[in-house]
Amino acid sequence: MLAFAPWDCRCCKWGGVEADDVIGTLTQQATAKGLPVLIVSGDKDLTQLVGERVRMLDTMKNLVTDVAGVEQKFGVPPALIVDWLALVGDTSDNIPGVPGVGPVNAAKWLRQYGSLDALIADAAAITGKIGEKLRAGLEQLPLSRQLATLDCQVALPVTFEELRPAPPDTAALRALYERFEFRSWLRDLSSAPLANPAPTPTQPALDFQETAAEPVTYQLVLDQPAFEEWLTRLQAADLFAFDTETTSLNYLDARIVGVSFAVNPCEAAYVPLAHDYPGAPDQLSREWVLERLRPLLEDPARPKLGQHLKYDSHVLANHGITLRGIRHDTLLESYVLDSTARHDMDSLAERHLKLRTIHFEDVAGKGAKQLTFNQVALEQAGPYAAEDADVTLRLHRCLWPRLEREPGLRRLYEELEIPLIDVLARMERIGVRVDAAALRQQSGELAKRLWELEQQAHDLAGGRFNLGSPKQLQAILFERLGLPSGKKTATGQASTAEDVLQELALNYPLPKVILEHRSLSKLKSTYTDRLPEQIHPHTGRVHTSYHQAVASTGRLSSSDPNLQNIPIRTSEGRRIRQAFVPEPGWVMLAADYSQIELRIMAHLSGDDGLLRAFAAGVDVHRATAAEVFGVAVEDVGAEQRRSAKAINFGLIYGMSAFGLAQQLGIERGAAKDYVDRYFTRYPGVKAYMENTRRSAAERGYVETVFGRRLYLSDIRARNPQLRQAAERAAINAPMQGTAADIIKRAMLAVDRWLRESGFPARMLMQVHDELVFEVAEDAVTEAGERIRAAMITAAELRVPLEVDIGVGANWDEAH
DNA sequence: TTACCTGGCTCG
DNA sequence: GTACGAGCCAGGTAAT
Repeated sequence: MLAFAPWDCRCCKWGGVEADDVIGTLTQQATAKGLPVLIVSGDKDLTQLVGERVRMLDTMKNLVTDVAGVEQKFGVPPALIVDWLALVGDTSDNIPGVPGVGPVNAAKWLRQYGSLDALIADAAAITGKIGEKLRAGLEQLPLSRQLATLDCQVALPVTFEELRPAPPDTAALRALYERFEFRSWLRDLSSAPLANPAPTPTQPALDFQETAAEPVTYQLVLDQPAFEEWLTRLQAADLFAFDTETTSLNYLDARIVGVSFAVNPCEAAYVPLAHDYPGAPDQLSREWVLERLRPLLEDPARPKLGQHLKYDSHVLANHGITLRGIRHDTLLESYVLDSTARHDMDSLAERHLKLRTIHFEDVAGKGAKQLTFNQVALEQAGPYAAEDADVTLRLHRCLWPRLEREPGLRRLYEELEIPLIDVLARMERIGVRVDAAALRQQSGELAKRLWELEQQAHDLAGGRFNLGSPKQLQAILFERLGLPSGKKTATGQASTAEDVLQELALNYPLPKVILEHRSLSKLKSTYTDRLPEQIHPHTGRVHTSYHQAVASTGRLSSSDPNLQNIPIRTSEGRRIRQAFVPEPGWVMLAADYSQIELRIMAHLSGDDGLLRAFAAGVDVHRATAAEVFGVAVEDVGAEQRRSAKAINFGLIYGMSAFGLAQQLGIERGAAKDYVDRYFTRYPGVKAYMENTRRSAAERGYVETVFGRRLYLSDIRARNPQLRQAAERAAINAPMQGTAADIIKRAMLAVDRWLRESGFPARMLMQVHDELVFEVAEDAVTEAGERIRAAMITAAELRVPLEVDIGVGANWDEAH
């Protein structure tokens, strides 16, 4: 509990007063006015205030306590809480209590005698050791009681009226946020005008209303008749929501602990199946229940709804059930409607239903002591799990009509994202084989080289330090050795970032050593050490998670482990790719789109020159160089091509002349010159960029060729830095996002072909513009042609799509 | 001891 | 002050 310091508070007019006493005083004043009171606190001191119109809300446990609740919890009514505390004590409030007397005895005595005074008067009559302990503590009791008693007569320097929430002073907030660089809060401020204006509070601060939560009926299903009744309802439903509760977040290890269902809003059931804490009630057999559910769950004609059903699909597969008929997923409904929002169920419920759900942490705790769901008591597990299914259903009824009103988004959702769930689940489940021995060998070699580099660095620095600590390195380089420092980090420290060290390496030996150490230790810690640990003991393969609702542009992301950032740019890094191998007798096949984002830029801009270059199938960077530098295509030099490539990338990223200059290591004026020449040669691209910025500002979002939207909350920000960042994102998103749409369509096509043909090939990984397969050796030629065909026909743009196919004994060779 | 942030590196 | 989109690691520090 927050307590005010015993001197005058410098930030306000409250001083020398305990916060608990302020709460007590306010409670008493409110009660005197006949107002209901809800005290938000978990502090047991304050339970003495609970009364007919006074309740307490413990937000950590999501529990409201009234008079009966106090009696149930402490064994005494609120009026005796002070006496009870005096006996039991409370270390957090420094109330000594009587040593040896605990909650049980205290409650028993107080119920027997009716008050602490009566107990004290008859202390001599208490027998046994506990009586001696009570008598030994008698002297302390008056002090303890005084400490436990709240002062409800504190002089308050404000009135109720002054406690009403006022509208935020946005100007003052903006000034503070800018001063302290609270950028996300600044974003929130500037995005407010685009959305609905913040609701102004109309309720007086203390005249609260009952929470508007609708009454719900959640059933705990523990016997066969109750289950059969629900099964019948599920069979009759056009659509039902379901959710699994499990032992683990890891989709391969998770075992089912219970299942929940909902057919109509505010009505749901939880069927516990494997809660195994001491004293857990008898539950239905998991095997029996799953077999009863199997026909329903495996029938593609019975539509299902869930939140993040890819996970539930894995969990059911762990028990031998193939989930079919995924019709709706609220995670993806939210993602397609607004990719920048939060899509976890708790956030969705707050935002769309104005409902504060029971969070997993509320029932399972958090941190190291967090319980797995099988250990959670049914009293808490039931409402939590049933609510999951209910809220999913209610969210769907809120989100689906919004999607139906947007035909483009609806198509994206129904025809791309929903079918992709099964494809991704299959890829995750298959996993990829990794040669652990090769990686361990490399780890050993890296350890040796890292040790040598460390010795060299210590010699050059004239002392030992931790090469992995930017803070220590900064002190060595710029303070002890006095090297010239360049840019600063976000916190004002001299940066030791790669480009700064590259610059310094031209004149000093130490930065070069650090750079090599950095890149090698990254390879070792993230890849050669870690990947072998992530091989699943049962499958012998590495299983990533693909996230379908994370990237704002529509891309997938990958984690645990991330297989979308396996090294490739250095030879030491490529050794890691060489450890990604097919099963014996098979080969790796990699298929990647060539220049897909630039092709999309050509399509979107309709620029003649760019369209012609792609139609002719020439090297587009070379063609760009020829135009920008005014030379014949065959006369383009290596340096010119490199510059043109940087320009092309810069265009995709919404470049500034400054950024291009930095990338190429040239003067800003020269970079500006390149950009100007580019736009003169490719006027369609220039017009497209300008149109995109304008349209983004007008509509608040940009979209891909397939209608996927990205909302840009800062596109009209007054802060130029924020606004320009949003403009660059606006330029980039249609290209990055269209590429994501296209490869997702290709994945659906390839997956469909693989399943229908039974072809001996498996799709293993997606890396944004690349698909990786393992293929039976004798089928590899046909596989390559089929995959290429599926990928190049995934979209019909104004330019052809090209796909490079590579084959080899490992992922590196397949490039 | 745990939880979070920073600075750095990996990829397309 | 500057290129778009991601995830992971070690070090360092704040909270418990």
